[in-house]
Formats: sequence, structure tokens, C-alpha cells
Amino acid sequence: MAIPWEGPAVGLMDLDAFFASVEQLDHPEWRGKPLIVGGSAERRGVVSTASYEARKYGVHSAMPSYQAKRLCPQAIWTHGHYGRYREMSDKVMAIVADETPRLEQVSIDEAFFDVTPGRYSKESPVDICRRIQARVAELGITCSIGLGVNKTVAKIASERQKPRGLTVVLPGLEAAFLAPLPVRSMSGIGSATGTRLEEMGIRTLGELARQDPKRMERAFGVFGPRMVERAAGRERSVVRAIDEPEDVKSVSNERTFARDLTTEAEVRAAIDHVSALVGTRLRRKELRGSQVTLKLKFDIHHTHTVQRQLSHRTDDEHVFGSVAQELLPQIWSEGTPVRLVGVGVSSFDHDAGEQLSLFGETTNEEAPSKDLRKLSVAADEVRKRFGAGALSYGRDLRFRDGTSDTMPTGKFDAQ
DNA sequence: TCTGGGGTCCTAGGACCC
DNA sequence: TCTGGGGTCCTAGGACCC
Repeated sequence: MAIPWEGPAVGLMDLDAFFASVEQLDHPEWRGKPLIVGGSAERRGVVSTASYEARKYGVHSAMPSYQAKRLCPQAIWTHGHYGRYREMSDKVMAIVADETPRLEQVSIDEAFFDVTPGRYSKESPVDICRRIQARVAELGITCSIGLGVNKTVAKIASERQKPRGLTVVLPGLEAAFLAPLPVRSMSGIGSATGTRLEEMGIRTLGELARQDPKRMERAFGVFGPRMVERAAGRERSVVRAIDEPEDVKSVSNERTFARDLTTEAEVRAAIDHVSALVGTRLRRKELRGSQVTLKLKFDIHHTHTVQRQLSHRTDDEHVFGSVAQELLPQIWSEGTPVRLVGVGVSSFDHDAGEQLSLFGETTNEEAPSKDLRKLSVAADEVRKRFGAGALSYGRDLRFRDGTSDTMPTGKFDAQ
């Protein structure tokens, strides 16, 4: 029976324990057993995804692996197969896109979609959600969906029932749905903001919704009044169409080392190594940026970054990597242990021309040497054919055995 | 032998210009 | 004769998300 629906309808689809579910699909012998996808306990790894069987032991995403191992020593452990997850994710997104052109992917396992009646189809939004769930299930994995009048409601609803849940908040009921929930259940409110709100005596979304926007603006800046609107269920969200992809703002890579780096040679080799990863990705994405960021983490709470704006855009690690090398002394002196090294490139300015500088590229001291860039492109080719580990530049070689596990981008539950 | 990696957005201070 | 105000860019860091 169709449920009548007035006004906007936004869904949030979340794949249940995605990485672990794909592993269990591909390895029938792992089904029904505690399974953890994540980095190894000995190398400062964390849990990326735990199967529902492992969650019973208290294991959850983002938990340090050593802790997970203690809670569930019998768990099957895998480092994950990112390419395979990507492939499954693409199949799922194609299903959703087949139902509505307004599909905004937020991560490998999550997407908002717009099923406002009359916009693309006259069908009930609830029926469309049920069909998406059934079609995804045919792939051998499952998803949970939240449905409401905007993104905030859809997102929170999707988390109410898992796995395989469909939580519908009918139009007009959003304020009542949100009111009793703790402020932390709304995305955008993390531990810092959550604590500050509590100190102000605001514990639930209902209490947040009743706040004076001016007062919240004084306390939280532009985010304050937005929080109030969202908590009241009044947010008006736009779901991007599938053919208007989001502009990428930055591309970066970082590595945490199993053991801290201490010598200059090690740190500089790490910068080269990480820069090469960034360069390959920039060229694959056809992006050139003019802002270079070097990031070092000394211990769990102390991270330093330095940036430099270049006069032109580049995608060549020989250029931005040597800039990162030049920046190193600004935040590091030999002897300080380094836990993590990161390099990023940003300021792409997609639609602007190549040239930022008033001066020609050839007159610029930072202009990439054509020969070096050719070398970078040739290296991409070798990596593509023989694998990412097939090639590295001179300095790289010295530290490669010290890297921690290369983990795919993770999926983490709140907390 | 205590917490990864890839991102986004916002803020705030300083430099600099008019 | 001694300090205004607005705007923009750059830089560093924090909070948050999955």
C-alpha cells in the first residue's frame, strides 16, 4: 500500500558493515564468524570494519587493532581488498542511479538520493527505497536506508535500524523524531562541539532547536544557527545530481610508520615516497595544484603543517616534492621522532587557466623541468603495469620496509 | 608494545593594499 | 603628527566525517 508523501523526500543509503560483508561474500568459509578488516595490531593499525559477529565482542570501527585483538582474539583478520570494494560500491551506486538521477555519493558505502514524488517518478518514496534494498541484496550484500524530508533526518534515520533497516520519518514528523535524540547523533556535532553544548545545558536536539540562533552564532560562528535549523528539522537540502560531480579540493597521502623516524635521511625519503603517491593520483585525476602542504605528526596529539603557495600549478612530484623538502626545516629538526609524514596538493582552480603567475612558466624558478615530468609519467606507467610497489625514486628505498600497512580508506561508524 | 588515511569546512591572525 | 577601516590573500590549526 502506497504511503502518501508531500514535499521533498531524501534518502540515505548505507551499506551494512560494507568491507566485512564483501569479504564474507567472497569467502564463504568466513560467513557467520567474527571478521575484522583493518591494519595489524603490531603496526599501529586500526579497525576499518568489523563484521556483526565481531561487533558482539565490542569491536568497532576506528578502534586500535591491538585493542580489538584483545577483545576478540579468535577473529579472522584481513587487510582488505580496496579494488574489490570499489567494484561492489560502483554496482550499488548504479542501482540507486537507475532509480533517481539525483544521487550524491558521500563515501564508498554511503549515498544520499532524492526521490521527491513527482520529480522523477510518481511512485511512493518508500516503495523506491524497498526496491533499492531488494536490488542491492541481489548482489549478496545488504544496506540500511533512512528516509525523510532532508539530509539530516535521512542520515539519522538510517542509523536507527541496522542491518537491513528501513526507517521512514514521514513529512511533518521530523521535529518530533529528532527532539529526544542526543545532540551527538547529528552529523557535524563531534566530541568537542558536543561537550561545549552540554556545558551550555543543551543535551538533546529538541533543546538545541529551541536555542536563540544569535546566541549560538556568538558561541559557534556560522555553524551555530545552522545547527539550530538542522536540529529543528527545517534544513532544506539539495542532493547533487549524478552528472555534476563534486570539485576535488585537495589530494594528499600520508603514512604512519611502525616505528618512529628519527634521522633526516629517513624523513626526507618518506617525503619523496609520499610525494610520488600524490603525484600519481594527481596525474590520474588530471589535477594540478599550486598549494603544497607538508604534514608531520610527532605523537598522537602533536601535528604540524606548513604550506607554500606556488606561482603556478603542478602535478609533478619532482616539483612539489622538492618544495615539501624545502619546508621541512620549518617544522622539524633532526632528532625529533616522526610518527607520520604527509604531503598534500591543493588549489586546483579547475576552470582557471594553467597560468597563475604574471610571468611566463619558463621564467619561473619553480617551473617543472619537462624531463623530470616525463620521468614521473613513465613511473606511473611502470606502477600501473607491475604494481604500486614496483618502483620508487632513489631516496625512497631506504625506508620502505618501515612503513605501516597500507590501508584503504576506511569506513567508520560514529564513535 | 596504547589510535589510520583521505578528505571538507571554518577560524583567526598577519601582511598588504587602498 | 601617530593610527581608521575594509578587503583580500596567505598560513596554521582545529573539528569533523567516513
